[in-house]
Amino acid sequence: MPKNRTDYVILGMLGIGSGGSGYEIRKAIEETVGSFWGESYGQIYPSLRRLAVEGLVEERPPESKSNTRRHEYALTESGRACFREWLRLPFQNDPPRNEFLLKLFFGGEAGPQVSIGHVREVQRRNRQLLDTLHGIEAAARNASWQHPHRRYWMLTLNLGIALTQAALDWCDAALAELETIERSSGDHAPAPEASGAKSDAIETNEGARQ
Amino acid sequence: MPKNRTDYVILGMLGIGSGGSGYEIRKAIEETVGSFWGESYGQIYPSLRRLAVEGLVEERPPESKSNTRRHEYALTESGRACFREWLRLPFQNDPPRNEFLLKLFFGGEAGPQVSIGHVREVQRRNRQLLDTLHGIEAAARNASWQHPHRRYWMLTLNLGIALTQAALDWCDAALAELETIERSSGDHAPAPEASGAKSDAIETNEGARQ
DNA sequence: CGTGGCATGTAAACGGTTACATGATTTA
DNA sequence: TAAATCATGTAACCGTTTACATGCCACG
Repeated sequence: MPKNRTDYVILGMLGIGSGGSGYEIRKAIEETVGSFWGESYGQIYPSLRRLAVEGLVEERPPESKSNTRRHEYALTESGRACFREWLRLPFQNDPPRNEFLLKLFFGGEAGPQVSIGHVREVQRRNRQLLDTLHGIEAAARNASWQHPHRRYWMLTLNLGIALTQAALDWCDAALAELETIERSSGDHAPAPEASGAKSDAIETNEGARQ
Repeated sequence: MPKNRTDYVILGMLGIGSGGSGYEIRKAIEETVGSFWGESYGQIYPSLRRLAVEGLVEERPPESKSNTRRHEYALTESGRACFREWLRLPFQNDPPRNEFLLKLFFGGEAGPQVSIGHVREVQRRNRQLLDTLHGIEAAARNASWQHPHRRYWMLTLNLGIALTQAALDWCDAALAELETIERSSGDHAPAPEASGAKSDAIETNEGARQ
């Protein structure tokens, strides 16, 4: 009975017939639950090993004659039982961490332009996410998926769409408000940092996740 | 120039005139940005020390004659400059982790009752959160807050309200759908685990955060 | 045949929480 | 004065990411 959440995502993915190797499992996670759960190889590979030792998954090492190094894993019966048990347990609310909101909250310290830049970036990402989600939705309708869990998947998808849409609506209002602030507050915004601050636009957002 | 995000929340809180001690800062974080950012003492106290060493905050140790152990901190000018610089930097998208959605996604493995329990719990928490947020909103309207950053705070508040509301709407639809599944799929739900499974209701959610 | 991307893995570093420990202050 | 809670801190632990290392495979 692992307490590690990574273990359970892996069991779950194997349970719905996704991937047999660490690489495939990771890809499946990214493609299906990627917008609300992430895992890195550094977690997955050691996890698979542990699960195999505990007998929750069965490991099939690469066939000696084979040319690949690929390890395949499959869910065992006890693995499935263990996963079901976990599903029934109360879910844990992970500590919230939203740096965008944090920066917006303190935005008064930097002036409207800075926050406008951040909100635009959020808008951009949410639009992109919404596209992706709508794409999945369309694919789901077009026959394809006839998996027994389909209706549950649609539920998570619907929440994703609803939240993203709500965020986008908010972006419009927020931009309007920030522009009002900018016009009214005019130029006497809080001083930019030391030197070389030529009131240029905010840096483009690199290094972003999700 | 710290890279640690904790450092910046602290600088930010000191910047808007909140608390001077570690304890107060933590309380301020919880009360203002608690729904999207959290910090523990184990982070805050060491952070304050570091910031003092770097000269970003000024430390006033407890007056010798005083009866308290309380250390007070105040933002320095270089601290403020540093904070402003950070604000302009692109924000980081923290890795998504929503165990509720994860369990819902895999809910087909456990049958509708389990998911219904989880959704109800989410509903409960969101209702509570919405109450809190509305309370803050009302307090903000009633004169009180005349802080220069007020409009930025309202923006974050509005997003919180919008998202919570959207989640609540979704809960209703999700519960309806899950009950449909239950009725149609009837009793031949996936087998409950091993023994002692008396088809009793889901465990109440303890150990939950937020 | 070489280059780039696929696939697999490991070790170290880090951020963060938890659990613990303790003194001071209030309240019953 | 006993109990509760405020206030401060430390140390260990753990999950996670990052960076690195490596072999296989397809394609030009």
